[in-house]
Amino acid sequence: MLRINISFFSYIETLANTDVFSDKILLQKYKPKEYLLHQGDPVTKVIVINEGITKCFITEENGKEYIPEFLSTGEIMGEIEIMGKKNCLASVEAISEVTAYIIPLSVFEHLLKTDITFNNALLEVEALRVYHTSQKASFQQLYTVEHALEKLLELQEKQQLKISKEDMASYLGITTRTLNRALKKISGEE
Amino acid sequence: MLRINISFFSYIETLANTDVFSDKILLQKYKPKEYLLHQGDPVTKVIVINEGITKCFITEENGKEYIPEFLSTGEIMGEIEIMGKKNCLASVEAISEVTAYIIPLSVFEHLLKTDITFNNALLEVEALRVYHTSQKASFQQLYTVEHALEKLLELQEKQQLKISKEDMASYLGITTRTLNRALKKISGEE
DNA sequence: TCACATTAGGGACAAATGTCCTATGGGGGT
DNA sequence: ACCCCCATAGGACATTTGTCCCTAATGTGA
Repeated sequence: MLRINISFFSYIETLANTDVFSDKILLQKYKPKEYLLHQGDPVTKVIVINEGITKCFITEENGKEYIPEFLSTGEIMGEIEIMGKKNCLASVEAISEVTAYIIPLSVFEHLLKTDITFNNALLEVEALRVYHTSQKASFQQLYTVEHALEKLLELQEKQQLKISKEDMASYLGITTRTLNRALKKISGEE
Repeated sequence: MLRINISFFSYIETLANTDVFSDKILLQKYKPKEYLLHQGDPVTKVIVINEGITKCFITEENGKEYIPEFLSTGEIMGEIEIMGKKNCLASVEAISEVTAYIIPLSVFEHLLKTDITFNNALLEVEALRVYHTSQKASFQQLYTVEHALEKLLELQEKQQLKISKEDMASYLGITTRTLNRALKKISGEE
């Protein structure tokens, strides 16, 4: 749901404060609704969120949207496209006020080539992502909407995350109409 | 669909043939229906497929199965669980005769800590996976079954991959009944 | 070759989901 | 204060999907 990665965040923060990198890794602010990345564009920088909430979403050719995750502190983006030499898979949009570290391509590639701690940290991030993405896909395919929704509401509660109905539906891969029905069913049941 | 990774395979093959590792990284054979990994178990080794086809699947508590991918040459498994210190997320079962390199935990961890080329190669693998897993999830949530099925049939054709109807349904996250209906609709349409 | 298990195919009905449309209730801007 | 936009909520109907069956075909071991 709302992904954060404290250990990766600490690593990047420390890095950004070293003499070598302090003038190369800079903080950037984004207002709500601003885009950090735009689907389909070439990626020219790697971004690590310092603070704030964003939604990562894929728009299909039929106009529908799917939200794999909401990203927050310590989450990295753009690195997959760079390593795979692909254009941007998803758009990332600020939901709240966001600050993020901007890592230039040259710095990212330099770190990849020389810094094994960085490699290890990044690997852990990607491994976690594969894990969660697969688990989410499986869960959503095999359970009822109600069941998935209950889980989502729990997570929202736990993380104090307020998102629109439309985004909730996109996260679940359903329409708002179906979401409303499921919400009604859940509330009427207890 | 059927994932392979030639560059990672070459890397591992070369590694397994060096003096240092030739007695530590060994080939193992699996017959069809044998399990390479079992969901829920602790992971004690990393496996890289040399040859053959496997299916990777998640069984949910309601008994249903979801197949994120079919894995073949050069695909690695078990590494995510080790890096994240988790039990096995999915089961992996041989569909054809399979041979695979078994990499002991100690060797894997040693490589992670010391070999930056290995880190880079692995990172590329995981990045690709996140990319494909997200794309697949989005596609399946937002398009009709028929559309997803057509794509699946294309891929099967291109890769000359023969799988059971049940597995096709699990890959798409639907029941065989729905699969049959979709198949009929497609064939009747042209 | 026969018996049995496994896989494939589909009928009938119930349940879930999407589509289209309408209505309501703030919130922000002028 | 007024208007407009946008998010929310839900009715009505069509379509899709799942569930529970039962048969037909295919393959495998004794």
